[in-house]
Amino acid sequence: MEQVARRVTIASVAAKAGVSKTAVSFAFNNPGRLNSATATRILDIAQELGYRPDPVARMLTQGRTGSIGVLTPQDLSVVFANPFFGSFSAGIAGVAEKHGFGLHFISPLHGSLSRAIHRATVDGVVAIGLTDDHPEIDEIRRAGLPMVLVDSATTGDVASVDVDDEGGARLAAAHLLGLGHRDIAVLAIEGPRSASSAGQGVVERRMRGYRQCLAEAGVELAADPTAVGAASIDGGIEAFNRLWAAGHRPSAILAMSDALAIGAIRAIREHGRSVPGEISVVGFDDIDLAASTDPPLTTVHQPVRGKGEAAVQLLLSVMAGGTSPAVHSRLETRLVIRSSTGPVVHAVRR
Amino acid sequence: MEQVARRVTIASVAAKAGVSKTAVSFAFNNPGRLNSATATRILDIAQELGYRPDPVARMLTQGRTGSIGVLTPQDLSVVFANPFFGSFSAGIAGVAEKHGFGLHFISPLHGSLSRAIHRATVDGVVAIGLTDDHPEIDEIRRAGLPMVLVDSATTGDVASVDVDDEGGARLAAAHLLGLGHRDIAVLAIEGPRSASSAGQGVVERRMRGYRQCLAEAGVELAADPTAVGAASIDGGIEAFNRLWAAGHRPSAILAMSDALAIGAIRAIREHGRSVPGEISVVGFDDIDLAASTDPPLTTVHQPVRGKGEAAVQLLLSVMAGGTSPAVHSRLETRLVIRSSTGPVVHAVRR
DNA sequence: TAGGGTCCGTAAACCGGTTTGCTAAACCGG
DNA sequence: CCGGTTTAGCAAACCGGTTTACGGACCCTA
Repeated sequence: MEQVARRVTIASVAAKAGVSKTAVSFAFNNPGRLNSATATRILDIAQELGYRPDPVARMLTQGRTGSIGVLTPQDLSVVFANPFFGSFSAGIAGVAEKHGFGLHFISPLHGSLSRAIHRATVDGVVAIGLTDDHPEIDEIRRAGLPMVLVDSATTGDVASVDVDDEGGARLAAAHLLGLGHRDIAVLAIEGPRSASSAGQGVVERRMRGYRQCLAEAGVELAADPTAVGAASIDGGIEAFNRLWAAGHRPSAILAMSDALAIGAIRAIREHGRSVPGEISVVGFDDIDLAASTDPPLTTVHQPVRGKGEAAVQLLLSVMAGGTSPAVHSRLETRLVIRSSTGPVVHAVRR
Repeated sequence: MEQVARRVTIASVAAKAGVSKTAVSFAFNNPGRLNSATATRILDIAQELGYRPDPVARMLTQGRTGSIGVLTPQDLSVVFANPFFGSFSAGIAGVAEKHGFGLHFISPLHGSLSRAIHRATVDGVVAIGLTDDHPEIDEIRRAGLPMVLVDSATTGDVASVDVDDEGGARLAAAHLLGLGHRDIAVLAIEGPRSASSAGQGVVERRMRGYRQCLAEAGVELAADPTAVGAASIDGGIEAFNRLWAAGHRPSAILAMSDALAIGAIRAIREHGRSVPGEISVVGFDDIDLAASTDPPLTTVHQPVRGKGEAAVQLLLSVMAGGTSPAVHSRLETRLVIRSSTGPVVHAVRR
């Protein structure tokens, strides 16, 4: 009983209609090529049988998949926990959808990004947070897949979309300096160690911005940045707690993401301190919710959604061969001052 | 010049190595089948040529794609704008990745979900927010694709994961009643009209919960729910403004999502009213950030991430044939009281 | 030395479509 | 009535792999 229902294939439709596979194929893709009566008859029969051309087979012959890949350096389960990524994805999806492309998210399968890449069936790739020198990037290049790098700070032969991270970071640091803060700690995003990347990564660039600005004012950072598990609220809590446990009592925090900043604020309050009364916090990203947090977040704005849109836009033109691969787009950042920062108060230091 | 570099195929490797395609295939998938010397020689040559088996061709023969689809009723660009979806995706991704599956997001391509479905190459589908009676769902079923429905409230022959929406909604309404509120408005999520769905959708279920609870206390809703563009902050702002413009001055708001609630709070303040002083707001979802908003959000907690995890878990077992398709899982909701709600104040009503 | 196992490798069928000639019939103007 | 052009449909090659079935070589045993 319950015969294993063999998938209805083009051959079965052809058989039932008494025509060749060719005819069926034409009926779907090139109806004008057929007598219109025959065409509709075939389509009717196909309909009746519930036939749909197998997309995989179609991909094989057509040489295109109709979807673009989004490459992330970390597991999707951690990446998606960052609200930043939602907006970025929305941007990507917006223009991808408009052009009829689906979205395929690729993350390090069993720890191996390169393995994942080769399993993915995409026409092009948007890679976020991977620097130029990652072996995976090279692998994609060798595979001849069109690609654009986001947040990679590359100047090489591959298209890229970036943001003025360093400038944004400087603005944040300068803002704190202006409020009188001298005792400042950084909460950095932990990513896959971009070991040899010679300071190319987002983290390095923002760090450089912070550091240089502070150095110009003769201020040293209070502590080494505390790398956290990921750009998430929990990550921020843990990072700040680690700082605290190590005895650091900064008057201000430079966080490399809003999620981190929000986590830090939570942790700060758990330690009985107030924001911005006793400790000021500056975020990075300006996520949608940044204006609605308690307190509203002072943060470096970057066009998150626009970054996604620009990336796909660029990718499409690379795919179409219209753009030389070496286009480097760079978007602006700016400081948005809300209420999580305030003047330093010289209270009794314990 | 610049010869179009023909993709290196299995045949070219075979030719260069002086063996058959079969041998090359074995070298990759079944090395034990070959003399180890031959195998390594083949692999070396493949490496040298930069050969990688084409994933599409592989899919075709193996009959599996290695990825699961996420079906959304609306464009991804709007869906991703809802922080809820990020957490949900994180849950999905977590277990999908652990089992070696990629994630393919499918949304109504050019307005047609069914067209999108047939272009997608997936081994199974998680559909969120689509009720059982959607024609698309039927189409997937006929295609024989394993599937699980999330937030569909189905009791049919397809696996599903739900949440106690009605119960959660009742808790929210009861909470407001307990604070003395009688003048209550609802902010509903606008989705694709589930016209004939006989009150199956999330919106209908939550609405029913609100309404019944209030009715039992003899309270009528102050206004028809104001459908908004989407579950986003902007949607919440617009929805509340519409309410306000229509002359409604409720003392409390039941919002069907946290994003909506946060938007409403923003709008309320723009109208010079305070939360919860003059107007209380209850959300739904309990997103990660709900505890960090200003004011911290009173909301109905649902296990967002857990929902995603459960869905994929279920899907995998359906795909493996281990579970009868008609498993209906239902997760709990609970009220989390924070600070966006307070007792009703009988101030001078204008 | 015949018979029976491994070991190693291959040819060919297959997955489910698309696309390229090619042919036969119908059509057309003069 | 004839050569030339459309029109309608088909067989077969192709996309790039996997897998089955087969066979030759080699080894061991009785």
